[in-house]
Amino acid sequence: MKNHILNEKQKKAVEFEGEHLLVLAGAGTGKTRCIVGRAAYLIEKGVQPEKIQILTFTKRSANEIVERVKASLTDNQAQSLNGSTFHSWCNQLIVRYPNLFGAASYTVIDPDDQLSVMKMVCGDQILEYKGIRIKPQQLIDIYSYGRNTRQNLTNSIREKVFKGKTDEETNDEIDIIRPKVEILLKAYQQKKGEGRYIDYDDLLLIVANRLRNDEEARKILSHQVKHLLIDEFQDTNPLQWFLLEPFLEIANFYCVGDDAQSIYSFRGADYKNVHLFKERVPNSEILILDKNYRSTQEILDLSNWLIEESPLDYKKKLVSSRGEGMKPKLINVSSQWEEANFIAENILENFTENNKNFASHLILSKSTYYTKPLQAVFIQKKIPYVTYGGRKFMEAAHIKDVVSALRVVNNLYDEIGWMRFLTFWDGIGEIKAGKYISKILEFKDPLDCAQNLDDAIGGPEGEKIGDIYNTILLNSGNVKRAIQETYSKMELSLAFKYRKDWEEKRKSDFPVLEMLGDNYASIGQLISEGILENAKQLNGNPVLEGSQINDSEIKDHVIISTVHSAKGLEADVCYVLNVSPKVYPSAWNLDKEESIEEDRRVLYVALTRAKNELYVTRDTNSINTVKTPNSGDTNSNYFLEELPGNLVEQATNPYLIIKPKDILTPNKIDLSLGMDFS
DNA sequence: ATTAGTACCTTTTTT
DNA sequence: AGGTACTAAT
Repeated sequence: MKNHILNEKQKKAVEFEGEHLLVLAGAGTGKTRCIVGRAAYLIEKGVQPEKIQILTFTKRSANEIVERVKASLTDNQAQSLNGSTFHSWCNQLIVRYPNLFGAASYTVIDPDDQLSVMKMVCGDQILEYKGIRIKPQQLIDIYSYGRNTRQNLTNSIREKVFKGKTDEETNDEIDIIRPKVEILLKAYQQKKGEGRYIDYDDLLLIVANRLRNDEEARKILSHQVKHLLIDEFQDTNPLQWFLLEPFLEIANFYCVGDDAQSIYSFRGADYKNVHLFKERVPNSEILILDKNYRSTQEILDLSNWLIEESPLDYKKKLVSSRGEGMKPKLINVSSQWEEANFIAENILENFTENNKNFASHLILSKSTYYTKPLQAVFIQKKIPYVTYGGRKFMEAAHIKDVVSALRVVNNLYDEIGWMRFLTFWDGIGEIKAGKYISKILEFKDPLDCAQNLDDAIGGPEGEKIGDIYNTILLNSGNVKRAIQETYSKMELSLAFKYRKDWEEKRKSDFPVLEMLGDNYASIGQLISEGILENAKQLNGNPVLEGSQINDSEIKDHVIISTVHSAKGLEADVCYVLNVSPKVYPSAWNLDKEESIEEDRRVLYVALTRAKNELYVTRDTNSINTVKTPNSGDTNSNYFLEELPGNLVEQATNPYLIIKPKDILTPNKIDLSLGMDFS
């Protein structure tokens, strides 16, 4: 094994000889290094790489781990090593064993489509829907939460609609709406079946159920999977455990996690699940890593203080092996714009005067939305950056338009796809599209549809739509070609529909879509696997993560990331945005201690990304500008309220504040020049 | 009766 | 950036 300096405990973890292991490891103590080292170790010991499955929460960390394993081994020893998210792993299994899982020609639907399906259901079941004051999105949340936590409907209504309250009044209300919600959710399931739709949770459930109920299935997979290496184990939820459990008898589990970094409870994860490991996994051991190799002690002091303030006891105090360094800086700013400018100037100063490249800077935000002004300033100041987190590539409206055409060819019963594809065209709205769809659903098969689609719709639109359908069907063996043809036939209309930002923002995505399509052997694969693919922003332009596609000219860029997407990341210099009252913790959930503590862990994850320099910004006006449902609340929950002064160095923005240039409005220009009216 | 356009609104976090 | 609710246009 090359370039791996492991300490004694890490070495013990990597070379573990028992059956199942949980490595409990604090931030920066070498979790990722353990997984990478373990995979490399197993391969060197002669385990076939294709029988090792690495499971992570994001595609990016899966790719990164696999790349690092490859880099640490010679030749192409790790060529067939598998790293993926739970969801794409399940999708791959379903694709590889269509008979086992009984799914073919299905469509994986993203959260937007889920909502569309639910809205259709609420329209169909208007009586039940009117009887409850729950929005379709909430119904989706209830459904998904129930499945992810494997709780019954009553409890998930309680959790998602009534914030977990258990008083009598709440119970009565739940009793009243429960039957109606049940009818709606069952109708949703029915609709999914009709449309051959598989939602994200279904991917896991299909595989899990099969394996749990069918010994033959377990036998088949036992030849395929010998080692499961699971990252961020503290964030696995009951559904994921439901999926993993049957693998206990066929594979060795190697899990790494840290309860203090559990930040996915909104998806049903429970930070306590790492404590259950020994109970749930027979013949298992736990190893603890506690020496931090990432950060200087000052950064860890602040992080340690934060979780010591928690009423929960994480039994954790990180000690740096690197010694002392610079004190974290708390920067007070009076606007988001000032905050963005401060960071930009600070980075430029580091770049030009301190010899730090852009890539050694990491900016962390709680939400994607919040980084918009920062991105604008970076573009203006020509600072190259990438963003992690946010919308998926295939979720952008203009991409969905083109993909909807491919979807309906792949799956004739895909009503959501048809609705999008048909209403895309001028003169066809929801009503007409609905009428066409009921005709379309009568077609026997795609060939029948191809022959009669134009007549079913009629007119020039019918011809156009029929032509596109036929073209895609002809090219269904060549995904890239199918995309190219479809795009060229839709381009004019797309350019018109998105005329406001077509040239600057959207047009350039289509070559990316073509390249993405080139990675898949069939349209079906594109719209199941591809939909799970992440996009990132490179200098403001979306490109795909984790594939060769995006290896752009610019290698050196600042990373802007959500905290959730930043797990496992680290950087020399870190900026944590907007650590202000009502944000940490969020003012939306002050009545739920669990949510407050989850926010604390989010901040903890953010702080512990920094190696040498940590800047925490705070908006001094936030009390006045943040709209909250609990107005009038004091800041007593604010995490930094009682921050000991010696842990940070407080400062205001040291850079000159430059106001944005006044934008000239047309009425300031005299437009009556040059015409002689005499 | 339908569709197109516009003005506001509202954003956790991820698969 | 996208959705919704309203209004204008066909």
